[in-house]
Amino acid sequence: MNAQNNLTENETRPSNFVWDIVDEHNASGRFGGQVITRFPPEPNGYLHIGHSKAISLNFETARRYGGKCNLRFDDTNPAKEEQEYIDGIIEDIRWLGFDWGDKIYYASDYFRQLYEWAVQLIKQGVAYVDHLSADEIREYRGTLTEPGKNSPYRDRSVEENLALFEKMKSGDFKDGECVLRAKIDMASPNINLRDPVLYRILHEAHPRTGNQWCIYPMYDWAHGQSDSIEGVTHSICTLEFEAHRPLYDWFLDQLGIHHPQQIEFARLNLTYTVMSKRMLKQLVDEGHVGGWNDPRMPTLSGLRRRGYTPKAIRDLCDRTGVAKSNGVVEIEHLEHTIRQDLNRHALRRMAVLDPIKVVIVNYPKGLVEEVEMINNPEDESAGTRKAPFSRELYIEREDFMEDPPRKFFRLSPGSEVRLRYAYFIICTGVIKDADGKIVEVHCTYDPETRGGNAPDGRKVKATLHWLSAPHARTAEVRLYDRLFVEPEPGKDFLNALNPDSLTVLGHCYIEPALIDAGLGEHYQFERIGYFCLDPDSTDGKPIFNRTVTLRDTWAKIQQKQA
RNA sequence: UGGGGAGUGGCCAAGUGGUAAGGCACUGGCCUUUGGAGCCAGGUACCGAAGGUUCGAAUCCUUCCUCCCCAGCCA
Repeated sequence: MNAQNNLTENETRPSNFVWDIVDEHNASGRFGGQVITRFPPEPNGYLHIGHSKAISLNFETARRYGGKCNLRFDDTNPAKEEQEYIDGIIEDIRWLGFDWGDKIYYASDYFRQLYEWAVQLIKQGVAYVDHLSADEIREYRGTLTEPGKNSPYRDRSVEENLALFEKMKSGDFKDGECVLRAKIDMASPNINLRDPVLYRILHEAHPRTGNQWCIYPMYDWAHGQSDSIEGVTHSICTLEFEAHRPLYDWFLDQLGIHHPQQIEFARLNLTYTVMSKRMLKQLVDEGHVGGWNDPRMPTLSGLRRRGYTPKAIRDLCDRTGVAKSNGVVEIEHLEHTIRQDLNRHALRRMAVLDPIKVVIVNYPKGLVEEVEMINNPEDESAGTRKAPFSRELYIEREDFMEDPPRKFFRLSPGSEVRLRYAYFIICTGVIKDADGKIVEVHCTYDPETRGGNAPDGRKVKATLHWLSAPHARTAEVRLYDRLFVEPEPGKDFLNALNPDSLTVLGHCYIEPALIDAGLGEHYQFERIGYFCLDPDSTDGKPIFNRTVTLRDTWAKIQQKQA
């Protein structure tokens, strides 16, 4: 079960265009064969599975070329960032299985340097303090088709700008009173070059620098230089920053410092979920889910609680390729990688979610036998266990039909099935309550079939899971379904929420061996799906989350028949 | 619309002038003490479109179409 943190376990990682670029650099000697990358999250929310694509790409690129990957928090906006998120992000990346060495980097560590570089730009005559309001700046910026116009404050003297910027820093201005802007080109067809804002005034305490600063660098001003300071060679980011690259290059050129190569790739999107921190935060804040780690959330903490493994998530990242075209990966792909991992590693257990009682009428009253069960048919070393068998059992209600349709192989009057690892049984009748609801299924068993095989070689078409009624323990089981009913929820995502994304089964039965289940362990409930213990569990009341169902051929047959 | 990107089977994605990998999904079959897993097989992909160059183009040229990103003192 610990193999999940072994990154080298049989992973096939196809090459990609990013590595082609690195190969070219290595061939030309552009960075002297060095490869340094970084994963730069903003601590304004929890990481989701989309981030794992960027995490994986950055760390794997560094590993592939014998370089290193820094974890750096882009903490330039104290209005939105919190220590809670920093801690969560660290935990999530560790859990995913990546290692960034002993140092954690923060953009806030570069505030002083960034400030000095801003002064340098002012002295070079390419930055100025602007007293236009936010609204005015927007108006002056022009539109996509019309050029902007210069701010009336654009041509202040170097001395005046220096003095004003100093006053900004020392707190002489209120929030929003003025900003520091780069003096580039208000008519540029690339809007990012129309005198972008470098610093804004924010009288706000920062999680790490406290009240040391009241001016904070904008992302665009901080990001490229942070990479430069760390000697990053390949600055891998998502597509939307492509148009910002000329701006970063402009800054680096003006400052005359190390130029990383920015490479943009398409972020990972999945069907039936949303991958935007803003939307996820809204789901949390408005109570549509139980929190950032709600098992229905695509957050790493949510997936972890749901029972997803780091291996499955890494596999998805490796197998969906790195490209520049924006696409949406079907959620089925993720379900495949988690099933593949869990099939190999999860211990098999018996659980009956929706029980119906079965009485073996010819089985001796009071007799209890022990049958041996295999813990994992995919892994002999997982061994076997013993389970009690008695006259009264529970089976899954849906495994019995009084009037079965075609191709229903399970239990029905007169039909013979196998109780896994136990006996063949034949249904001889049912007991119903006043409402006509079946409360008991009566069967006879064949003592010759102990263990599940008939000496005469006769076959059965179905094998059912079961529990000895007097020995069964109770548990709550939470079934999760996709959070949205639309493959691509879009802007109107709240209206696409799936009302049945969570089903709580309060009274299920589990086999005695499951009482010892621990957090972080993965189980297959035979014939049902994969489950794990939820942290909400208490001593007297275990709670299991369904990670994913088993592939269900019968469900498909039913759909076709309907 | 100005600028920046992208278009290869249902979904991802290889391919970079020589006649379309692979994965997921799907469909058959085999096997099976999980209708799980596994194994085998399958889909005429006219490579966004139209022209052109070439003995030969998904790959080169031209034009066009569609989709995504940018007008935060967010990142």
